Amino acid sequence: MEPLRRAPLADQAAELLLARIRAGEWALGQKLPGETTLAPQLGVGRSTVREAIRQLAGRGVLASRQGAGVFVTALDAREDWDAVLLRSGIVAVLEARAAIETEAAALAAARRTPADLRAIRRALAGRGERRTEIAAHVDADTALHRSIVAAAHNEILLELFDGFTPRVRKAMIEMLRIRADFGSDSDHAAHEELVAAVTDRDADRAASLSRAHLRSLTEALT
Amino acid sequence: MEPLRRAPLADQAAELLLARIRAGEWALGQKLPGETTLAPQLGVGRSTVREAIRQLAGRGVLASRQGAGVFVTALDAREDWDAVLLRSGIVAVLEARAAIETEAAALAAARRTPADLRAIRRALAGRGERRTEIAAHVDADTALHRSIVAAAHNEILLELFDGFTPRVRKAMIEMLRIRADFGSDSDHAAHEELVAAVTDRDADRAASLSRAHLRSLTEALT
DNA sequence: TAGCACAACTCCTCAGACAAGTTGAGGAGT
DNA sequence: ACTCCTCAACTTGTCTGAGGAGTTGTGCTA
Repeated sequence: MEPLRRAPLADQAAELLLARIRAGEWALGQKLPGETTLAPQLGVGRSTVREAIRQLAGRGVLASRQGAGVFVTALDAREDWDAVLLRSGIVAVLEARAAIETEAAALAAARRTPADLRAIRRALAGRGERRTEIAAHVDADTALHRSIVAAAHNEILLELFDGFTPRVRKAMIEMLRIRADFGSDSDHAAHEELVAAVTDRDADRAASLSRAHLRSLTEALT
Repeated sequence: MEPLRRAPLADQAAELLLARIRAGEWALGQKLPGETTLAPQLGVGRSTVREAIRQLAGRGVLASRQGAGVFVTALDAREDWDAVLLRSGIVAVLEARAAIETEAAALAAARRTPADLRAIRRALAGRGERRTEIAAHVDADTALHRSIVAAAHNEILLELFDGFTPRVRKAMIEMLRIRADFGSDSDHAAHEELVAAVTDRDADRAASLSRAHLRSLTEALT
């Protein structure tokens, strides 16, 4: 009759501390009460408090310095990321993707190597092929955009882009089922322009073209 | 003659365990040796081993079940994010942050509410105070930037910003120890301009000011 | 063979002791 | 009056020893 086995005290203490941090009891960079103060306050032993602190330290919320104290290093332990993407609307995702892609396009224009250009052109050619399946078309488009982000040579931006695409893919496919002005010539011309800007090392034009493209996409999905 | 203060034993033990996990010594889902075995093997006490395990548990690598043992739950420590940030150079992080902040500044200019403006002005005032401690100054600056990102009303961008700041914080503080042109009047004026642009709903100016600020910061750290 | 008691493991928690680092107050010297 | 130094109080770090609680597999019993 005990389907819930209660969590260890250390885990409970960690959750409790995190809640109090989130509530703003201690601001970012501020010091927590000492372990010897916290322990009786939470009703556990000192070692347990230490394990709770270690746990939060592993999540990047706390950092302890010997002799000085324990300090808050982040207001929030990044919750699962995927959960954030799912909870947020598609517009928010596209705005974030626009932020990534415009910066990446500018960097790509400055840093692209010949090998990058080859990969981009290959992706552009693949995108140009007329496809019957919508999903395949979306994936080809995504591959082109990804190759440009990769040419920026910034691992973080690429990682972010990859995190967004799965979420965007569904919405894109659904949209194209309704309004199919996707494979249009004007749309493809816009992409060729973007590739040309990267090739010519024109960072500003690459950024603004990228921004314009994402913006029109956002409006189409609204 | 020890400019590098060595990390606590628990941290070292955690790193060591993570290395052995990455090396494949214990497969995913497999059980680690008991604490009493691990402790003498690593040359530390049991409580230290426990703290190391807690730390890795907080990062999602290990999970312990009372009576059963400690098990590997992920081959890679949330490689998703923290590891990427740590592995990447500070320049890459700042470039990503620039991407986030410029877009956020533009959105903030369009969407800021009176309540947002109050929060931003409060943060600006806090940043203006002359502070003796470098860390406090960096945190006050971060708080201002965060308030602007928050005014964009895009949860993803805010989440990303919060993910970057802990990593940037260290580098900023170290830099300011060397060149202290941080609290300068010109620097503060630039921030006032940015706030003014958001207040005036001038998205383009907010974006370019934000981009310029992050770029100068990147160059200072190079 | 099926079921059960139990012993040997495991992690969990506490308490106490001492080491090592940090900080700020207060005194000595200028 | 100011600077520098000493030091005491406080902080986290580490180890040890002692039980408590849960899990697992062995081997006995029916």
